[in-house]
Amino acid sequence: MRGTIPVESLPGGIDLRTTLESGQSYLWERDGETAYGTDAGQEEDAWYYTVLNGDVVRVRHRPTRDVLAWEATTDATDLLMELLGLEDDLHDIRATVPEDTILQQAWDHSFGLRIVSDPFFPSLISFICSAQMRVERIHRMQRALREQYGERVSFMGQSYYGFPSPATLAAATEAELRDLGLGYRAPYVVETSRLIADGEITKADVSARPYEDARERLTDLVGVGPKVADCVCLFSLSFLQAVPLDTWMQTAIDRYYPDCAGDSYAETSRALRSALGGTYAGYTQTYLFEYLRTGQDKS
DNA sequence: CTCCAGGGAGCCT
DNA sequence: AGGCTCCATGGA
Repeated sequence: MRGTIPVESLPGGIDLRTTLESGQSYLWERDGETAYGTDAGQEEDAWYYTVLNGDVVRVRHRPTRDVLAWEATTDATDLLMELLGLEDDLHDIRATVPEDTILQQAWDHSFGLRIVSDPFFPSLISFICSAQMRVERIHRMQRALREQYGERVSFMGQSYYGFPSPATLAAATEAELRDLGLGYRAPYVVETSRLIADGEITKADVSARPYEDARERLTDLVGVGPKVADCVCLFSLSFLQAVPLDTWMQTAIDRYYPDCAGDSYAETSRALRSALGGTYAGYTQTYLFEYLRTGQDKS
């Protein structure tokens, strides 16, 4: 099946490329042999694909017609609305952003970036793998996991691989995952997969809680500290107030928000959340992350 | 060569 | 609770 979604129907439009390549989702891949971080294949209308519940979904932005065009093994309209946060009103959200110069510059630079809603388990594993890793290498690791352990799906003459199930990764060995380049994260992935596969911690239990309680619960998983938990809260569970404190947010605190530096993760996170506008602070965090990471700020 | 990357676990007070 | 130290790997 195929279809289109008019960009003008999306409040604030969408920058598909930045949304999918800004390090919030590692489940989408730009089509072809090109890798993230390379120049090849970065045409404005490049295809991105993912596999969800055995279905292949491909989507691209056609600037000439200004639509999101998709092809999939199922009707993907509702799926894309959910996965790409297409119902978020970027104008309304931006209206909550404080007047700080750096925040306004960050929003100006990438306006159209949307916060994704990745499926829970894949999001969890990809952010466990993200520890002390660069964005491009995290993409590579997730692709390796899919191609090694994922289920293959054929679509329009090409092969695609879905993200492996909790049971599948729980059955993998630490040595196998180290061979894929996961390093010291390998045992974390195996153990957390087992906890999820056994139902000891469920998405329903986590997402039913208030934000900070949900973050706390996620840290009961192995390899999941407060920062990774915040990423899952923001990029999978739609807690749009979550502000993951990574090295770039530490840089932002040092440069622009020294008063936000607190004695604990929870305290600092709370202060920065407030400085970034509260309810949608996670949105602004992601714009700021992208702005700083790509070296656009002139300080 | 050294330094660093969307940190967290284990162990110590 | 709060502060160390160590943990793989590859690119600059």
